[in-house]
Amino acid sequence: MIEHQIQLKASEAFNSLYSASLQPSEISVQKTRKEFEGDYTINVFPFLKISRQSPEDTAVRIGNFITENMPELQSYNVIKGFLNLTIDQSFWIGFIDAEINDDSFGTVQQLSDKPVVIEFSSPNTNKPLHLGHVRNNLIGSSLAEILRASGHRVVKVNLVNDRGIHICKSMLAWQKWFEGKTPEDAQVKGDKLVGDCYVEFDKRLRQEVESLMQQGLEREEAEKKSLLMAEAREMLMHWEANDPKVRKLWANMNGWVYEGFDQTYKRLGIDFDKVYYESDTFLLGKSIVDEGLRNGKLFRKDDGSVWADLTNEGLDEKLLLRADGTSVYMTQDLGTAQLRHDEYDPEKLLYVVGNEQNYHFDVLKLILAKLGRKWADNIIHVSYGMVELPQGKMKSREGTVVDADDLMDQMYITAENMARELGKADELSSKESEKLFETISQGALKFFILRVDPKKNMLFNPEESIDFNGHTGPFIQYTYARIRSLLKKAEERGHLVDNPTDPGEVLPKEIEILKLLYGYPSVIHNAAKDLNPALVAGYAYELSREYNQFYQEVNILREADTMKAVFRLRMSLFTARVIASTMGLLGIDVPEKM
RNA sequence: GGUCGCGUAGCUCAAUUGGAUAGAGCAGCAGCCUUCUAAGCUGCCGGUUCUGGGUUCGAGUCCCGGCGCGAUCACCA
Repeated sequence: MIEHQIQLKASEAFNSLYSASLQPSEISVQKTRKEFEGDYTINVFPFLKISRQSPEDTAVRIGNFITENMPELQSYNVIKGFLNLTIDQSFWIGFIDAEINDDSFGTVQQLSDKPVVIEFSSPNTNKPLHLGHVRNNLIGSSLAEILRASGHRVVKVNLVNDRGIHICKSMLAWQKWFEGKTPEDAQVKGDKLVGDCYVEFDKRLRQEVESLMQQGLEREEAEKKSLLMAEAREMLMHWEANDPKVRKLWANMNGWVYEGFDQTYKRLGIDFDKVYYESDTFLLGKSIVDEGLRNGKLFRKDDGSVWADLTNEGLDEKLLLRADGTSVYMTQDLGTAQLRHDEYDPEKLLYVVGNEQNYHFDVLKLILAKLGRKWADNIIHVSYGMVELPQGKMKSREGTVVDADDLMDQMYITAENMARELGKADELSSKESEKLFETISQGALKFFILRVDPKKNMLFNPEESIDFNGHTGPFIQYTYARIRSLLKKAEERGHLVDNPTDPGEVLPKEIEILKLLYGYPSVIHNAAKDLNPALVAGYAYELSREYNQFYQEVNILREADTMKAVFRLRMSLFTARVIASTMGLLGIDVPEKM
C-alpha cells in the first residue's frame, strides 16, 4: 500500500536527515483533506523535537527527500506543519488496470484455521422478534461477513433461550386461557401466538398482585405470594425434572415459535452455522458449578443456593444456582461458553449482545477466570446500543414494541408506493417488481441501522418512515443500478472495457474516486479491527456520492475521445463492483435496475 | 446511592482515534430533466461541540468538577 511506502520513506528521511531512529509505524500518514492540494499528508509537528527546526523547514526537507526517493510522487506542498504529497496520476491508473479483474478486491485470504465464533440474535421463545433484535441480527451477520473478508474463519452461532421461568409463563398461560389454540386455526405466526400467551400471563399476574396489594400486602410480598408465580415455578421444576407432559407442551410451543422465527430470519437474510439451545447447555453449566463447588472456588449458602464471591474483584456475590437447584441465566452461559471452547478451540468468542448486559459479561469472564479457564480472555462482548423510540425504550406493556415483521411489511409498502409514483415499476412484471420493492425496502432498513456506530444508542421514529433519499441504502442501490445501465448501453454501442486505455489528463473528480477505490481494502481491515459495520456503510455512501457527482458533471458515453470514454467506463465498472461488495458486507442486495 | 455509558446544526448521524476552516442527510428556501436512470445534481440557510476549569504547538476527542439523560447493581433473561 502506498501509505506504507510513504511511511517507509518518511522514516528514512528523518533517520538520515536528522539521525533519528523512527520506525515507519510511528509516522501517521493521513488522507489530505479535500480543501487542500495533495493526496496524503504527514503532520510534522510531533517530530519537531527531533528536527529542531521550524515546522515549515522540517516539512520541506522531508518533502524533498521523499519526492526524490519515491517515483510515485509527483510533487508536494507545505502549509504550516502539514506536508501534503501528491501522487502521480499514472499510479492511480495503474492501480485500476491491475485490480479491475480481481473479483475479491479488498478481501484477504483466510489466515488461520482457528475460527472466530460469533454469537448473535439469541432470542427468547416467549416473544416475537422486534426492532432491537433486528439491530442485533444485522450487526452480527454483517460482522461475520466483514471478519470473513478480512481473513478469518467465521462460525455464526445462535443461542436460543428456550427454557426458564419466562417460558413456563407462556406455557401456563396457554394451558389456562388458550387451550387448544394453534397457529393454524388462529391464523397467526407461531411466535406471535406464544407472545400473546406471555402477554396474557403478565396481565393476569399484575391483576393478581394488585388484588393482593389491596388486601394490604406490600408489592414484593404480593409477588412472592402470587399463585400464578407459584404455578410457574412449579412448572419449571417439573420441566427440569423431565416431566413428559410438561416437556411435550414445551416442545410443541417452541416448535411454533421456531417456525415463526425462521420466516423472519429468512426475510432478513440471516442464517447460522449452528444453533445452540439453552435447554442443551444448562446441565453443562450446572456441572461446571459443581466442579467449582468441589474445588472451593464457589460456595453454598445455608438455604442451598450456590454463589460466586466476586468481592475481591470489586463486584458483588453472584447467584449461580437457586435454593431449589434450578439454574439461572449465568449458569447456562458458563455451559455454552465451555461448549463452544471445546467444540471449536476458537481464536475469539464474540457475543453480540446489548449494552444493558455489560455487567453480565464482566461477571461471566471473571467467573470463568476464577474457575481456571484461561480462554476467558478470548471472550469479547460486542456491546451495542439500544434502539430507542421518541418516548424512550420500547415497552411491551405500553404496546410500543416495533415488531420486526410489521416493520418489514411497512417498509415494503413504502417502497412500493414510492416506486409506483416514480413510475419505476411500469415496465416490470409483477414478480420482478415484488423483488425490487423487497430489495429496496430491505436495503433502506438495513442501511438505516448499520450506518450508526454499533456502540451508540440510536433513535427510531415510527411516525416518520425510514428515508429512501439522501444518506440511505436506496441511494447506494440507485448508484449501482445506474452504472449497470450505463455499462449495458456501452456494450450495445460496442465499447470494449476489458483492455486498459490511456485517458490522457485525468480530472480531479476522477482521482477522487480512484483514491476512494484504492482505500477499500483498508476500510474492510478497519471495520474488522473495530468490529464496526458503520465504517463500511459510511464508505459505501461516500463512494456513491462521489460517483453521482462525477456522473452528473462528466460525460461518459457522450465523451468523444474513445480512450477517455473507455477509461471512465472501466472506472464505473470498478465502482459498481466495490459498491456491490460493500453492500454484500452489510447483507444488502443491489438491483440491476431501479 | 454505587458502577458504567452518553451529551455535536431544528431532527437523524459523521468527524481518519490529539491535527488544518467540525462535515453529511433530512426538514426549509432557490435552481437543474429535447443529451449516459431526477430514488440524482448544484447553491443558500443552519454550530459557544451541555457547562466551568486544566493538560499542549494544537482539544468535539485526554484529565478534574458541575448539570442533564440512559443502562445496570434481580433467586428476569
